[in-house]
Amino acid sequence: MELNTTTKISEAVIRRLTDYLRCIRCAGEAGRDMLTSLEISERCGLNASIVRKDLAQFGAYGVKGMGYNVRDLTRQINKILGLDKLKDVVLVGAGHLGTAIIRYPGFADVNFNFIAAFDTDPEKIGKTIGQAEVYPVEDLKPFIRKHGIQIVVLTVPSSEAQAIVNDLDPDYVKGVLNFTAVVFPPKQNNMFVHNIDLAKELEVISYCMKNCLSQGS
Amino acid sequence: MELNTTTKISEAVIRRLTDYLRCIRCAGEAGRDMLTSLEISERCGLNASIVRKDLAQFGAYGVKGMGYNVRDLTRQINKILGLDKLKDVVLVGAGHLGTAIIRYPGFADVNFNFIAAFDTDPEKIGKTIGQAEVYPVEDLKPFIRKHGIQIVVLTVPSSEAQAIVNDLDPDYVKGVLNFTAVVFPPKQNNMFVHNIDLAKELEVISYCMKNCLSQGS
DNA sequence: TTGTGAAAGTTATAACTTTCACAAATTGAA
DNA sequence: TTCAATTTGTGAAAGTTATAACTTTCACAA
Repeated sequence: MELNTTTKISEAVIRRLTDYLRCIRCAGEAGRDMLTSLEISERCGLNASIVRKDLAQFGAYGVKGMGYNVRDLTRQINKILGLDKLKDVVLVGAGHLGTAIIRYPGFADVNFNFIAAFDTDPEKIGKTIGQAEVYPVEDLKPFIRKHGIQIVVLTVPSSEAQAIVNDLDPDYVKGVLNFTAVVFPPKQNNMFVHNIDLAKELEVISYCMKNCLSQGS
Repeated sequence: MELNTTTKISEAVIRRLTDYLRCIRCAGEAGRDMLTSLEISERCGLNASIVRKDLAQFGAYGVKGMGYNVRDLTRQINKILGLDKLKDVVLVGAGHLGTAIIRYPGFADVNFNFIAAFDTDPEKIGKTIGQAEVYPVEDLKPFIRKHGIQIVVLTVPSSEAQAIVNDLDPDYVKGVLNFTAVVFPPKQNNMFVHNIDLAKELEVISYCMKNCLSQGS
């Protein structure tokens, strides 16, 4: 099949691709070098044909009768998602969560590189977290301009979130990952904002437990 | 409309309810006491009628011509999701991420109470993080049994994840929130496992940026 | 070289979800 | 009390997504 260039890809497909990527990586680390759609589907809690359909949509990456090659498929999905190139990211708010995020191995796995952190606390400024040095938050704007930063991760206290987002320059910043309790609309000043609620999955589990649902990922 | 007891509620609806809850709370803190479906929809990046339909499905919580009462709606959604009762939760792996999660205010907001943490590092044992004391990981199993713990949050190094999950007693533990890079199937020993990938939203942003999509939350 | 089994790729259909459009209900002002 | 302005709740239509069923292709072994 031809590589899909015209059809609109839904966000649900993209989210599943990230799941495939993760479970394929996980299987690869366990020594597997081929995986079938059935296996991927079981690991992700899906139906096998949706896995095949999702992947076939972007090109025929499998080998009939055999399955998908772990190394190749990883490379292909990385390419689809734009994870094949290193991306510089900055973090604002070097507290517990910010520190944990910079150190979270999952970001490096997908080529996100935290090159700097920003905070108001003078105690923290000048220190390094992982590879990232901590700068005063006043330096954020010029830093973004100078380094052409496109993605900002927000882990400041909720009370400060709005002011920082308002001050981001949409000529540079295209995406914001918001870990604060403030809910931003998905498009803000032409930037994509994704609100992340760590409690969300726990809330979903809570509902599942209460209602004894069997359910997917 | 009668309260829904028969129709199957999809997980997508539940996820949206958690979004509503969050944005309603956020509006409430900003001093609002009524919200219309349109306002909620805009904050969440959705269509207004889906908000109405989602809420109406569980009962008529709105007032025609006026909108939804912030306080009442919060209470209703909390009830639907089973967040109206305090739930004890334990954390395994008291590293950076574990510490950040225990301190994350979003969990307390929805009545999740971290009552203990477990770790292998003798340095950490005996200390407290938030309200939670850190115990040796050997004490996990008896602790779960003694306190009837139903939810476990997993923030250990990936290499240890499998062993800990295998050792959880499904007679007590119903839900696992897995922050490690290991991907577990959604049902493991009759426990609900939710795999959380902090990098996932960044991957989605990456794709959106690459393809200049306009998209929802 | 050919036959066989396995699993990808593909199509058609069923199931589900979202949106539209409007009736019903409520408030507040005239 | 009535009227206008709102906004919910909801049935039907449209649109989308997932599933099942089918066809094709590949690798391997005889």
